[in-house]
Amino acid sequence: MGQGDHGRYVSVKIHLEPACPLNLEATLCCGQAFRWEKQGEWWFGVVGQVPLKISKAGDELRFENASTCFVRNYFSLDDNLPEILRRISKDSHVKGAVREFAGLRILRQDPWECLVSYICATYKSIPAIKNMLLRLCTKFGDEVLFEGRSFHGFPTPKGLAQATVGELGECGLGYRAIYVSETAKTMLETGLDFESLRRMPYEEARKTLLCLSGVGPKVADCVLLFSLGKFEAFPVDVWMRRVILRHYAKHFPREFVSKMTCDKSLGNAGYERLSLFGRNYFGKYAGYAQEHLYHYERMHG
DNA sequence: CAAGTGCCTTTATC
DNA sequence: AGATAAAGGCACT
Repeated sequence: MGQGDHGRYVSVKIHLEPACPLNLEATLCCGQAFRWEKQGEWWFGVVGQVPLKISKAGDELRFENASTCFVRNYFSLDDNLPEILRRISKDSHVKGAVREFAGLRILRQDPWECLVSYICATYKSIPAIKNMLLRLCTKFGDEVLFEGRSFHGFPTPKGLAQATVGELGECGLGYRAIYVSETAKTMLETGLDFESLRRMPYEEARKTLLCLSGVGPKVADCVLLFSLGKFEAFPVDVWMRRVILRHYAKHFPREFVSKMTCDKSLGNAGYERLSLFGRNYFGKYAGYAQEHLYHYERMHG
């Protein structure tokens, strides 16, 4: 794939046009993917089963051990970002986030990896999630050597279905171990077809995902947005709830706002209401607005 | 350093 | 339907 004749890895470059920006830092730090680490100039990551490294200098994107096609797809370089940003720039607050993180893109992640990652991510902090997934991959993923270092591919449905709940728990999954185990078994038995989900409308694909163990509305929306191309999905977590209450409260009845402010957990109805607001207000690329607002809130809030 | 708080929530139960 | 509790442990103050 990217490996050269003499066992060295081919270095490839992509020139980024002004109309096709990519903010590598924001894209890999905004909390949508959990398997990237920066070392000096380079970002190292494993996408599915393939380890690769990537860096950006000026308008030049450079990477090793991946094809141009692969990188264009994973970083969604064919999405028309200027058009997307124009459509979500509904007010001064999003505009501020869009300005600050110019070039932040929604990755096109592998659906299986994304699904398991977000089942694990429930009620965890990002550093903890990264740690947990690293342990999960190290224990159950196939080892791949890259530049003399050991990386691990993401565990397959079969690999996780065969693991005992106890073994999964050893990776720090806690009560999520049972959800991952059950979802992996469901994957094996019914063979959930992610490609058909990709073709379905948002609502329909969402209903299918919600049948899986450990998948509620938040996890479903993350999988739809980050791996199935449903850009209208608007995941709402504690950070997004704060954003909405601080900057978009006027779009809701006062009674609802005060309830949201006091309540510890937003129930299913509360979730749907906030998420639906995002979809209606920001439109078909609401997910892009969500990720900008989320990252902005985490950086400044 | 200990103790406390919060975490990109879901499920089970009432 | 709608509210409430429990879950397991890590990261950070």
